[in-house]
Amino acid sequence: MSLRHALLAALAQGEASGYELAKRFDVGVANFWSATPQQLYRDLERLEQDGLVSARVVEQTRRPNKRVFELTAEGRDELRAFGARPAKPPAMRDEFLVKLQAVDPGEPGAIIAAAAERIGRSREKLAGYDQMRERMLSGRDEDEYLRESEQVGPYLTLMAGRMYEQMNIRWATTVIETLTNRQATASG
Amino acid sequence: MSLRHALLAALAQGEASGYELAKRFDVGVANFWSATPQQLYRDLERLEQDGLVSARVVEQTRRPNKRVFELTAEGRDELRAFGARPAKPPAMRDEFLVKLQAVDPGEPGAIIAAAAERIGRSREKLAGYDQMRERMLSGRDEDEYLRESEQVGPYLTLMAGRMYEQMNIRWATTVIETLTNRQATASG
DNA sequence: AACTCCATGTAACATGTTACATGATTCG
DNA sequence: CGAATCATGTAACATGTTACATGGAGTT
Repeated sequence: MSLRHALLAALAQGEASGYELAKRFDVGVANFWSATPQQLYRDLERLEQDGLVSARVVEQTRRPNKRVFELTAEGRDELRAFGARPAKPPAMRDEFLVKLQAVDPGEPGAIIAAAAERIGRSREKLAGYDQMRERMLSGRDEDEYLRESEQVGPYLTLMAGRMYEQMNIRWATTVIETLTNRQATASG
Repeated sequence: MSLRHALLAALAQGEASGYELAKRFDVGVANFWSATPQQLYRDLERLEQDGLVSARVVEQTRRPNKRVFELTAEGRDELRAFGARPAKPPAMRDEFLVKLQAVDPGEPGAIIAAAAERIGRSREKLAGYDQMRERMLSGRDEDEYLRESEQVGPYLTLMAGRMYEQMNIRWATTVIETLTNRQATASG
């Protein structure tokens, strides 16, 4: 698939260093794509070789120097062309669902704990997204923002992330309820 | 990550051939993991070499023979062990979100069309899931089913898939509304 | 003194994708 | 008669993950 284009899209919001991008992709501000830092460094290298981004070293006194990447005109063109091509269907890889699918009816303990952890993670992500949202809106209400702002893309993808985490919390809650009820009843 | 375990979990529901599994993974009955047929054939091969599944050839007269795979005792053990280990956070790869993130404010046409297509795909998947659900419930209501049936895992993962597609439809609808409104207003 | 954050990378390995190949049968 | 379905695979290539390495600055 195409981390390359996800990187170009991220850089369309403004220049950034590999490290900064890594945080976004890892922590999940870019909630629609995941990647490890190593992948980013490698692909940024390639994007630069292909002339889609340009790098420049920013010297820092109290911290290690960093390489800041920026879209080139070619990069912008490629991003535009990518936007016009049909999108592949989304791909999911969710280990927890695999575990749940095959959960042993006798021992749901581990799964219940995992579901609780998942709710915790989702709440954290949601809190992060909500903060971001406040920062984007900065006082205005949603309708106003959606009419006025230049770029609505980042807001709409953020909403996708929020809805996803909200759904997760609701869903995982019913999973816990279901499994604990069955444990209590124990009418096997 | 681990397609291997997704395969073991799928086979925990009963034996199947590579082709049958491929359909499930491709079409998305296994909505929590995606894989191409080639990957399945390769990984089934390895699982067999590792003794986690066993294969036997079923001769067919009017169709090509098929190899039907079944979990071994070792496979079941591995699946149980896997269930007890902590799960990795879910990974998403969504090209449409990448495109939307960087959508050109001037030309949202392609994105609006893509959003409409996505709604269509989600509706189809949802219809498939709903059918599956009817088949699972077979007359009973949900509460009854969740108390009585041996295996609740497949039902709960199916619910995750349904909720995900429902969310997609709602979200993509607001995306279309937002982008068309801005296009109409054209107050840039 | 130990730990986390900043910042970047190499190398080895594991997974996932695409293109190609085969061949009978059933459906329209 | 052409397309779709059943059924399995090989080979080449692209992506993604894990382990390891470095080193100063700030924090507990």
